Amino acid sequence: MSVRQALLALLEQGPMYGYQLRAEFEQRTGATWPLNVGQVYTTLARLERDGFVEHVLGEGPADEAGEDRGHVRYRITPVGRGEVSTWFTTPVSRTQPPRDELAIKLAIAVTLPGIDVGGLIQRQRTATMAALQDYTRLNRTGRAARPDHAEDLAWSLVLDSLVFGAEAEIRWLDHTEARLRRAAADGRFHTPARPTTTNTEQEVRS
Amino acid sequence: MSVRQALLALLEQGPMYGYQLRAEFEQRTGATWPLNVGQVYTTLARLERDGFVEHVLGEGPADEAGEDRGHVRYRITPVGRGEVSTWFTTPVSRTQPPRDELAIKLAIAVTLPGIDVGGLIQRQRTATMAALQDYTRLNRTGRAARPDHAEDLAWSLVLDSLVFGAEAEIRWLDHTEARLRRAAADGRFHTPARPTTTNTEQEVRS
DNA sequence: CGACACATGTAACACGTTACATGATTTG
DNA sequence: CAAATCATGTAACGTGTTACATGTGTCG
Repeated sequence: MSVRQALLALLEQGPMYGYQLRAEFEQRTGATWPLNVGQVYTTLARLERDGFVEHVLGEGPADEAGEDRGHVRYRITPVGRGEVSTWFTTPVSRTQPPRDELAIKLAIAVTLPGIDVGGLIQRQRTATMAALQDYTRLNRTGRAARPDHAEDLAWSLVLDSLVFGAEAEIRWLDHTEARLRRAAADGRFHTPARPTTTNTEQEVRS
Repeated sequence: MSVRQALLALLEQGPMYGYQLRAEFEQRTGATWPLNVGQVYTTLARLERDGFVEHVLGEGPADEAGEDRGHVRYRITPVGRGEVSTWFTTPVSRTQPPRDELAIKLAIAVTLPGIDVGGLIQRQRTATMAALQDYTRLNRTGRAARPDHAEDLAWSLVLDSLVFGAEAEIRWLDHTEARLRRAAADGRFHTPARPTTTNTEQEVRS
Protein backbone atom coordinates (compact mmCIF):
# COMPACT_ATOMS: atom_id res chain seq x y z
CA MET A 1 0.00 0.00 0.00
CA SER A 2 2.98 2.32 0.31
CA VAL A 3 3.27 3.30 -3.32
CA ARG A 4 -0.43 3.74 -3.71
CA GLN A 5 -0.74 6.10 -0.74
CA ALA A 6 2.41 7.95 -1.64
CA LEU A 7 1.32 8.73 -5.19
CA LEU A 8 -2.08 9.81 -3.95
CA ALA A 9 -0.51 12.10 -1.38
CA LEU A 10 1.77 13.62 -3.98
CA LEU A 11 -1.26 14.60 -6.02
CA GLU A 12 -2.19 17.01 -3.24
CA GLN A 13 0.42 19.28 -4.76
CA GLY A 14 -1.78 19.56 -7.81
CA PRO A 15 -2.70 17.52 -10.86
CA MET A 16 0.23 15.66 -12.35
CA TYR A 17 0.91 13.13 -15.07
CA GLY A 18 2.66 9.81 -14.81
CA TYR A 19 6.29 10.70 -15.37
CA GLN A 20 5.98 13.70 -13.09
CA LEU A 21 4.69 11.50 -10.30
CA ARG A 22 7.56 9.11 -10.62
CA ALA A 23 10.03 11.98 -10.60
CA GLU A 24 8.45 13.50 -7.51
CA PHE A 25 8.48 10.16 -5.74
CA GLU A 26 12.10 9.42 -6.55
CA GLN A 27 13.23 12.93 -5.63
CA ARG A 28 12.03 12.23 -2.12
CA THR A 29 12.97 8.61 -1.68
CA GLY A 30 16.12 8.52 -3.78
CA ALA A 31 17.61 5.61 -5.58
CA THR A 32 16.76 3.19 -2.79
CA TRP A 33 13.26 2.43 -3.89
CA PRO A 34 13.14 2.93 -7.65
CA LEU A 35 9.69 3.07 -9.12
CA ASN A 36 8.89 1.50 -12.45
CA VAL A 37 6.91 3.89 -14.61
CA GLY A 38 4.47 1.21 -15.49
CA GLN A 39 3.57 0.83 -11.85
CA VAL A 40 2.63 4.49 -11.71
CA TYR A 41 0.03 3.94 -14.38
CA THR A 42 -1.38 0.74 -12.96
CA THR A 43 -1.61 2.40 -9.57
CA LEU A 44 -3.27 5.47 -11.04
CA ALA A 45 -5.80 3.28 -12.79
CA ARG A 46 -6.62 1.54 -9.51
CA LEU A 47 -6.84 4.85 -7.68
CA GLU A 48 -9.26 6.08 -10.30
CA ARG A 49 -11.26 2.87 -10.07
CA ASP A 50 -11.65 3.54 -6.35
CA GLY A 51 -12.69 7.15 -6.87
CA PHE A 52 -9.60 8.74 -5.33
CA VAL A 53 -8.38 10.44 -8.50
CA GLU A 54 -9.77 11.44 -11.87
CA HIS A 55 -7.91 12.06 -15.07
CA VAL A 56 -8.13 15.30 -17.01
CA LEU A 57 -7.22 15.32 -20.66
CA GLY A 58 -5.17 18.13 -22.14
CA GLU A 59 -6.60 21.49 -21.21
CA GLY A 60 -9.55 23.62 -22.17
CA PRO A 61 -8.23 27.10 -22.91
CA ALA A 62 -5.18 25.66 -24.65
CA ASP A 63 -3.23 28.79 -23.83
CA GLU A 64 -3.16 28.85 -20.05
CA ALA A 65 -1.39 25.59 -19.56
CA GLY A 66 1.88 25.81 -21.44
CA GLU A 67 3.47 23.12 -19.35
CA ASP A 68 1.52 19.99 -20.00
CA ARG A 69 0.33 20.03 -23.56
CA GLY A 70 -1.37 16.78 -24.36
CA HIS A 71 -0.37 15.20 -21.09
CA VAL A 72 -2.89 13.16 -19.17
CA ARG A 73 -2.98 14.68 -15.75
CA TYR A 74 -4.54 13.07 -12.72
CA ARG A 75 -6.32 15.13 -10.12
CA ILE A 76 -7.15 14.06 -6.59
CA THR A 77 -10.83 14.00 -5.61
CA PRO A 78 -12.35 15.06 -2.28
CA VAL A 79 -12.62 11.40 -1.36
CA GLY A 80 -8.95 11.03 -2.14
CA ARG A 81 -8.17 14.01 0.08
CA GLY A 82 -9.92 12.29 2.95
CA GLU A 83 -7.88 9.17 2.32
CA VAL A 84 -4.65 11.13 2.41
CA SER A 85 -5.74 12.90 5.56
CA THR A 86 -6.36 9.66 7.41
CA TRP A 87 -3.09 8.28 6.09
CA PHE A 88 -1.17 11.14 7.65
CA THR A 89 -3.24 11.05 10.81
CA THR A 90 -3.14 7.33 11.50
CA PRO A 91 0.20 6.03 12.72
CA VAL A 92 1.79 3.08 10.98
CA SER A 93 0.67 0.01 12.87
CA ARG A 94 3.49 -1.57 14.80
CA THR A 95 1.02 -4.08 16.19
CA GLN A 96 1.25 -6.07 13.00
CA PRO A 97 4.50 -5.07 11.39
CA PRO A 98 5.43 -6.34 7.95
CA ARG A 99 7.14 -9.69 7.96
CA ASP A 100 10.87 -9.41 8.44
CA GLU A 101 12.53 -11.91 6.17
CA LEU A 102 15.78 -11.93 8.12
CA ALA A 103 14.04 -12.58 11.43
CA ILE A 104 12.01 -15.39 9.92
CA LYS A 105 15.05 -16.89 8.30
CA LEU A 106 17.03 -16.93 11.51
CA ALA A 107 14.11 -18.13 13.57
CA ILE A 108 13.77 -21.15 11.34
CA ALA A 109 17.50 -21.64 11.00
CA VAL A 110 17.98 -22.13 14.75
CA THR A 111 15.33 -24.84 14.80
CA LEU A 112 16.64 -26.89 11.90
CA PRO A 113 19.53 -29.30 12.28
CA GLY A 114 22.63 -28.88 10.19
CA ILE A 115 22.30 -25.16 9.53
CA ASP A 116 25.45 -23.10 9.97
CA VAL A 117 23.80 -20.30 11.90
CA GLY A 118 27.10 -18.69 12.75
CA GLY A 119 28.04 -18.40 9.13
CA LEU A 120 24.61 -17.09 8.28
CA ILE A 121 24.92 -14.32 10.83
CA GLN A 122 28.41 -13.49 9.72
CA ARG A 123 27.47 -13.22 6.06
CA GLN A 124 24.44 -11.14 6.88
CA ARG A 125 26.43 -8.77 9.04
CA THR A 126 28.96 -8.27 6.29
CA ALA A 127 26.24 -7.51 3.78
CA THR A 128 24.43 -5.14 6.11
CA MET A 129 27.61 -3.29 7.02
CA ALA A 130 28.40 -2.85 3.35
CA ALA A 131 24.96 -1.36 2.80
CA LEU A 132 25.48 0.85 5.83
CA GLN A 133 28.68 2.22 4.37
CA ASP A 134 26.90 2.95 1.12
CA TYR A 135 24.23 4.88 3.00
CA THR A 136 26.78 6.84 4.95
CA ARG A 137 28.71 7.76 1.84
CA LEU A 138 25.53 8.80 0.07
CA ASN A 139 24.52 10.93 3.01
CA ARG A 140 27.92 12.60 3.05
CA THR A 141 28.36 13.28 -0.64
CA GLY A 142 24.96 13.36 -2.34
CA ARG A 143 22.39 16.10 -2.59
CA ALA A 144 21.13 14.88 0.74
CA ALA A 145 24.34 16.08 2.36
CA ARG A 146 23.27 19.67 2.86
CA PRO A 147 19.62 19.89 1.91
CA ASP A 148 18.45 23.22 0.59
CA HIS A 149 15.17 22.03 -0.81
CA ALA A 150 12.51 20.15 1.10
CA GLU A 151 12.89 17.24 -1.33
CA ASP A 152 16.54 16.88 -0.40
CA LEU A 153 15.66 16.96 3.26
CA ALA A 154 13.15 14.18 2.65
CA TRP A 155 15.75 12.08 0.87
CA SER A 156 18.16 12.70 3.70
CA LEU A 157 15.58 11.57 6.23
CA VAL A 158 14.97 8.39 4.29
CA LEU A 159 18.70 7.75 4.30
CA ASP A 160 18.77 8.28 8.05
CA SER A 161 15.97 5.79 8.38
CA LEU A 162 17.93 3.21 6.43
CA VAL A 163 21.01 3.88 8.53
CA PHE A 164 19.10 3.48 11.78
CA GLY A 165 17.51 0.30 10.50
CA ALA A 166 20.81 -1.19 9.38
CA GLU A 167 22.46 -0.33 12.67
CA ALA A 168 19.63 -1.96 14.58
CA GLU A 169 19.97 -5.03 12.42
CA ILE A 170 23.67 -5.30 13.14
CA ARG A 171 23.06 -4.88 16.84
CA TRP A 172 20.43 -7.59 16.68
CA LEU A 173 22.80 -9.91 14.86
CA ASP A 174 25.47 -9.39 17.53
CA HIS A 175 22.93 -9.87 20.26
CA THR A 176 21.66 -13.06 18.63
CA GLU A 177 25.15 -14.40 18.17
CA ALA A 178 25.87 -13.87 21.85
CA ARG A 179 22.64 -15.55 22.89
CA LEU A 180 23.37 -18.54 20.71
CA ARG A 181 26.87 -18.84 22.12
CA ARG A 182 25.53 -18.76 25.64
CA ALA A 183 22.90 -21.36 24.82
CA ALA A 184 25.53 -23.59 23.26
CA ALA A 185 27.79 -23.15 26.29
CA ASP A 186 24.91 -24.18 28.50
CA GLY A 187 24.57 -27.29 26.44
CA ARG A 188 21.05 -26.50 25.45
CA PHE A 189 19.50 -27.19 22.07
CA HIS A 190 22.07 -29.77 21.18
CA THR A 191 19.54 -32.41 20.36
CA PRO A 192 18.24 -31.82 16.87
CA ALA A 193 14.55 -31.18 17.14
CA ARG A 194 12.88 -33.86 15.10
CA PRO A 195 9.44 -32.94 13.74
CA THR A 196 7.63 -32.24 16.90
CA THR A 197 4.02 -33.18 16.96
CA THR A 198 2.48 -29.70 16.82
CA ASN A 199 -0.12 -29.42 19.50
CA THR A 200 -1.45 -32.89 20.12
CA GLU A 201 1.19 -35.10 21.61
CA GLN A 202 4.78 -34.81 22.54
CA GLU A 203 6.90 -37.57 21.20
CA VAL A 204 10.55 -37.85 21.95
CA ARG A 205 12.70 -39.86 19.65
CA SER A 206 16.37 -40.42 19.79
CA MET B 1 8.63 -14.41 -0.56
CA SER B 2 9.05 -14.84 3.17
CA VAL B 3 6.19 -17.22 3.79
CA ARG B 4 6.98 -19.27 0.77
CA GLN B 5 10.61 -19.80 1.71
CA ALA B 6 9.78 -20.37 5.35
CA LEU B 7 7.28 -23.13 4.67
CA LEU B 8 9.67 -24.77 2.25
CA ALA B 9 12.46 -24.66 4.81
CA LEU B 10 10.20 -26.14 7.48
CA LEU B 11 9.59 -29.13 5.23
CA GLU B 12 13.26 -30.04 5.66
CA GLN B 13 12.17 -31.45 8.99
CA GLY B 14 10.18 -34.04 7.13
CA PRO B 15 6.89 -34.33 5.25
CA MET B 16 4.08 -32.37 6.85
CA TYR B 17 0.51 -31.45 6.13
CA GLY B 18 -1.08 -28.04 6.05
CA TYR B 19 -2.14 -27.49 9.63
CA GLN B 20 1.15 -28.83 10.90
CA LEU B 21 3.03 -26.35 8.80
CA ARG B 22 1.07 -23.46 10.13
CA ALA B 23 1.60 -24.62 13.68
CA GLU B 24 5.34 -24.98 13.15
CA PHE B 25 5.54 -21.54 11.60
CA GLU B 26 3.61 -19.87 14.38
CA GLN B 27 5.55 -21.66 17.09
CA ARG B 28 8.65 -19.96 15.80
CA THR B 29 7.33 -16.53 14.89
CA GLY B 30 4.65 -16.18 17.53
CA ALA B 31 1.50 -14.18 17.37
CA THR B 32 3.16 -11.32 15.55
CA TRP B 33 2.77 -12.71 12.10
CA PRO B 34 -0.28 -14.94 12.10
CA LEU B 35 -0.63 -17.18 9.11
CA ASN B 36 -3.98 -17.90 7.54
CA VAL B 37 -4.41 -21.61 6.89
CA GLY B 38 -5.63 -20.96 3.42
CA GLN B 39 -2.36 -19.31 2.57
CA VAL B 40 -0.52 -22.46 3.53
CA TYR B 41 -2.41 -24.41 0.92
CA THR B 42 -2.10 -21.81 -1.82
CA THR B 43 1.60 -21.55 -1.09
CA LEU B 44 2.00 -25.33 -1.11
CA ALA B 45 0.22 -25.54 -4.45
CA ARG B 46 2.60 -22.96 -5.90
CA LEU B 47 5.61 -24.73 -4.43
CA GLU B 48 4.43 -27.93 -6.02
CA ARG B 49 3.84 -26.17 -9.32
CA ASP B 50 7.47 -25.06 -9.22
CA GLY B 51 8.76 -28.52 -8.37
CA PHE B 52 9.97 -27.72 -4.88
CA VAL B 53 7.56 -30.07 -3.09
CA GLU B 54 5.38 -33.05 -3.92
CA HIS B 55 2.35 -34.28 -2.07
CA VAL B 56 2.04 -37.80 -0.76
CA LEU B 57 -1.39 -39.21 -0.05
CA GLY B 58 -2.05 -41.27 3.05
CA GLU B 59 0.68 -43.84 3.50
CA GLY B 60 1.82 -47.06 1.86
CA PRO B 61 2.35 -49.58 4.65
CA ALA B 62 -0.64 -48.24 6.57
CA ASP B 63 0.94 -49.37 9.80
CA GLU B 64 4.16 -47.38 10.05
CA ALA B 65 2.57 -43.98 9.98
CA GLY B 66 0.10 -43.86 12.80
CA GLU B 67 0.30 -40.12 13.00
CA ASP B 68 -1.14 -38.87 9.79
CA ARG B 69 -3.89 -41.14 8.64
CA GLY B 70 -5.58 -39.71 5.62
CA HIS B 71 -3.59 -36.49 5.83
CA VAL B 72 -2.10 -35.02 2.70
CA ARG B 73 1.54 -34.59 3.48
CA TYR B 74 3.95 -32.55 1.42
CA ARG B 75 7.52 -33.62 0.94
CA ILE B 76 10.38 -31.42 -0.19
CA THR B 77 12.17 -32.42 -3.39
CA PRO B 78 15.92 -32.27 -4.11
CA VAL B 79 15.29 -29.11 -6.10
CA GLY B 80 13.51 -27.68 -3.10
CA ARG B 81 16.46 -28.58 -0.91
CA GLY B 82 18.72 -26.60 -3.19
CA GLU B 83 16.38 -23.65 -2.94
CA VAL B 84 16.44 -23.79 0.84
CA SER B 85 20.20 -24.07 0.84
CA THR B 86 20.65 -20.95 -1.25
CA TRP B 87 18.10 -19.16 0.92
CA PHE B 88 20.14 -19.83 4.02
CA THR B 89 23.40 -19.07 2.25
CA THR B 90 22.46 -15.82 0.57
CA PRO B 91 22.16 -12.84 2.90
CA VAL B 92 19.02 -10.75 2.80
CA SER B 93 19.71 -7.92 0.39
CA ARG B 94 20.02 -4.60 2.15
CA THR B 95 20.84 -3.00 -1.19
CA GLN B 96 17.18 -2.91 -2.03
CA PRO B 97 15.34 -3.12 1.26
CA PRO B 98 11.56 -3.43 1.36
CA ARG B 99 9.75 -0.13 1.25
CA ASP B 100 9.35 1.42 4.67
CA GLU B 101 5.91 2.94 4.85
CA LEU B 102 6.77 5.23 7.73
CA ALA B 103 9.85 6.62 6.00
CA ILE B 104 7.89 7.22 2.82
CA LYS B 105 5.07 8.85 4.72
CA LEU B 106 7.36 11.24 6.53
CA ALA B 107 9.42 11.96 3.45
CA ILE B 108 6.32 13.09 1.65
CA ALA B 109 4.87 14.85 4.66
CA VAL B 110 7.82 17.22 4.95
CA THR B 111 7.44 18.27 1.33
CA LEU B 112 3.72 18.99 1.40
CA PRO B 113 2.34 22.22 2.82
CA GLY B 114 -0.12 22.15 5.65
CA ILE B 115 0.89 18.82 7.13
CA ASP B 116 1.33 18.74 10.88
CA VAL B 117 4.58 16.82 10.85
CA GLY B 118 5.15 17.35 14.54
CA GLY B 119 1.87 15.75 15.39
CA LEU B 120 2.53 12.92 13.00
CA ILE B 121 5.83 12.16 14.67
CA GLN B 122 4.31 12.42 18.09
CA ARG B 123 1.46 10.05 17.30
CA GLN B 124 3.80 7.58 15.67
CA ARG B 125 6.16 7.63 18.61
CA THR B 126 3.30 6.94 20.99
CA ALA B 127 2.12 4.01 18.90
CA THR B 128 5.59 2.57 18.53
CA MET B 129 6.34 2.89 22.22
CA ALA B 130 3.11 1.10 23.03
CA ALA B 131 4.11 -1.74 20.73
CA LEU B 132 7.53 -1.76 22.33
CA GLN B 133 6.01 -2.21 25.75
CA ASP B 134 3.93 -5.08 24.45
CA TYR B 135 7.03 -6.76 23.11
CA THR B 136 8.89 -6.28 26.35
CA ARG B 137 6.06 -7.70 28.39
CA LEU B 138 5.75 -10.68 26.05
CA ASN B 139 9.45 -11.31 26.29
CA ARG B 140 9.30 -11.17 30.08
CA THR B 141 6.25 -13.30 30.68
CA GLY B 142 5.67 -15.61 27.70
CA ARG B 143 7.22 -18.89 26.77
CA ALA B 144 9.98 -16.87 25.17
CA ALA B 145 11.08 -15.73 28.61
CA ARG B 146 13.37 -18.67 29.35
CA PRO B 147 13.45 -20.84 26.26
CA ASP B 148 13.94 -24.50 26.81
CA HIS B 149 13.01 -25.61 23.31
CA ALA B 150 14.59 -24.34 20.15
CA GLU B 151 11.18 -23.10 19.00
CA ASP B 152 10.92 -20.87 22.05
CA LEU B 153 14.38 -19.53 21.42
CA ALA B 154 13.35 -18.71 17.87
CA TRP B 155 10.28 -16.86 19.08
CA SER B 156 12.39 -14.98 21.57
CA LEU B 157 14.81 -13.96 18.85
CA VAL B 158 11.95 -12.68 16.73
CA LEU B 159 10.75 -10.65 19.68
CA ASP B 160 14.23 -9.21 20.10
CA SER B 161 14.22 -8.28 16.45
CA LEU B 162 10.96 -6.42 16.88
CA VAL B 163 12.30 -4.65 19.94
CA PHE B 164 15.46 -3.56 18.19
CA GLY B 165 13.43 -2.36 15.22
CA ALA B 166 11.00 -0.40 17.34
CA GLU B 167 13.81 1.20 19.31
CA ALA B 168 15.53 2.22 16.11
CA GLU B 169 12.30 3.69 14.85
CA ILE B 170 11.87 5.78 17.99
CA ARG B 171 15.44 6.99 17.76
CA TRP B 172 14.87 7.92 14.16
CA LEU B 173 11.71 9.81 15.06
CA ASP B 174 13.59 11.80 17.72
CA HIS B 175 16.42 12.45 15.34
CA THR B 176 14.02 13.60 12.66
CA GLU B 177 12.18 15.86 15.04
CA ALA B 178 15.42 17.50 16.03
CA ARG B 179 16.46 18.01 12.43
CA LEU B 180 13.14 19.56 11.57
CA ARG B 181 13.35 21.90 14.53
CA ARG B 182 16.81 23.01 13.50
CA ALA B 183 15.66 23.53 9.95
CA ALA B 184 12.69 25.54 11.15
CA ALA B 185 14.92 27.59 13.44
CA ASP B 186 17.15 28.31 10.49
CA GLY B 187 14.11 29.53 8.65
CA ARG B 188 14.51 27.00 5.92
CA PHE B 189 11.66 25.33 4.06
CA HIS B 190 8.15 25.99 5.16
CA THR B 191 7.62 25.85 8.87
CA PRO B 192 6.57 22.32 9.62
CA ALA B 193 4.98 22.31 13.03
CA ARG B 194 3.41 25.62 13.75
CA PRO B 195 0.80 27.00 11.40
CA THR B 196 1.87 30.48 12.52
CA THR B 197 3.63 31.07 9.26
CA THR B 198 4.19 34.74 9.03
CA ASN B 199 7.52 34.46 7.35
CA THR B 200 7.93 35.99 3.94
CA GLU B 201 11.14 35.33 2.12
CA GLN B 202 13.62 32.99 3.67
CA GLU B 203 17.29 33.14 3.00
CA VAL B 204 19.15 29.89 2.99
CA ARG B 205 21.99 30.00 5.38
CA SER B 206 24.22 27.13 6.24
C1' DC C 1 -26.90 -33.87 19.50
C1' DG C 2 -24.76 -29.61 18.62
C1' DA C 3 -20.82 -26.75 18.74
C1' DC C 4 -16.30 -26.40 17.74
C1' DA C 5 -11.78 -27.30 16.17
C1' DC C 6 -9.31 -29.89 12.63
C1' DA C 7 -8.29 -30.44 7.78
C1' DT C 8 -8.21 -29.52 2.75
C1' DG C 9 -8.89 -26.94 -0.56
C1' DT C 10 -10.83 -23.19 -4.19
C1' DA C 11 -12.06 -18.67 -5.90
C1' DA C 12 -11.33 -14.13 -5.95
C1' DC C 13 -8.97 -10.12 -5.19
C1' DA C 14 -5.19 -6.86 -3.43
C1' DC C 15 -0.88 -4.59 -4.56
C1' DG C 16 3.67 -4.87 -6.68
C1' DT C 17 6.36 -5.65 -10.67
C1' DT C 18 8.04 -6.31 -15.17
C1' DA C 19 7.91 -6.79 -20.22
C1' DC C 20 6.11 -5.12 -24.05
C1' DA C 21 3.73 -1.98 -27.61
C1' DT C 22 3.25 2.51 -29.32
C1' DG C 23 3.92 7.11 -30.38
C1' DA C 24 5.97 11.97 -29.66
C1' DT C 25 9.84 14.71 -28.78
C1' DT C 26 14.47 15.80 -28.22
C1' DT C 27 19.27 15.62 -29.33
C1' DG C 28 23.85 14.26 -31.11
C1' DC D 1 18.64 10.83 -39.63
C1' DA D 2 19.26 7.77 -35.71
C1' DA D 3 19.20 7.08 -31.00
C1' DA D 4 17.62 8.20 -26.77
C1' DT D 5 14.35 9.89 -23.76
C1' DC D 6 9.69 11.14 -22.65
C1' DA D 7 5.04 9.57 -22.21
C1' DT D 8 1.00 6.47 -21.86
C1' DG D 9 -0.61 2.61 -21.29
C1' DT D 10 -1.73 -2.90 -21.37
C1' DA D 11 -1.00 -7.75 -20.36
C1' DA D 12 0.65 -10.97 -17.54
C1' DC D 13 2.39 -12.85 -13.54
C1' DG D 14 4.05 -12.97 -8.53
C1' DT D 15 3.04 -13.37 -3.59
C1' DG D 16 -0.10 -12.35 0.08
C1' DT D 17 -4.66 -12.57 1.89
C1' DT D 18 -9.29 -13.54 2.87
C1' DA D 19 -13.90 -15.66 2.37
C1' DC D 20 -16.11 -19.53 1.46
C1' DA D 21 -17.37 -24.65 0.78
C1' DT D 22 -16.90 -29.07 2.52
C1' DG D 23 -16.12 -32.82 5.31
C1' DT D 24 -14.31 -35.25 9.66
C1' DG D 25 -13.49 -35.82 14.33
C1' DT D 26 -14.17 -34.67 19.16
C1' DC D 27 -16.19 -33.26 23.37
C1' DG D 28 -19.51 -31.36 26.66
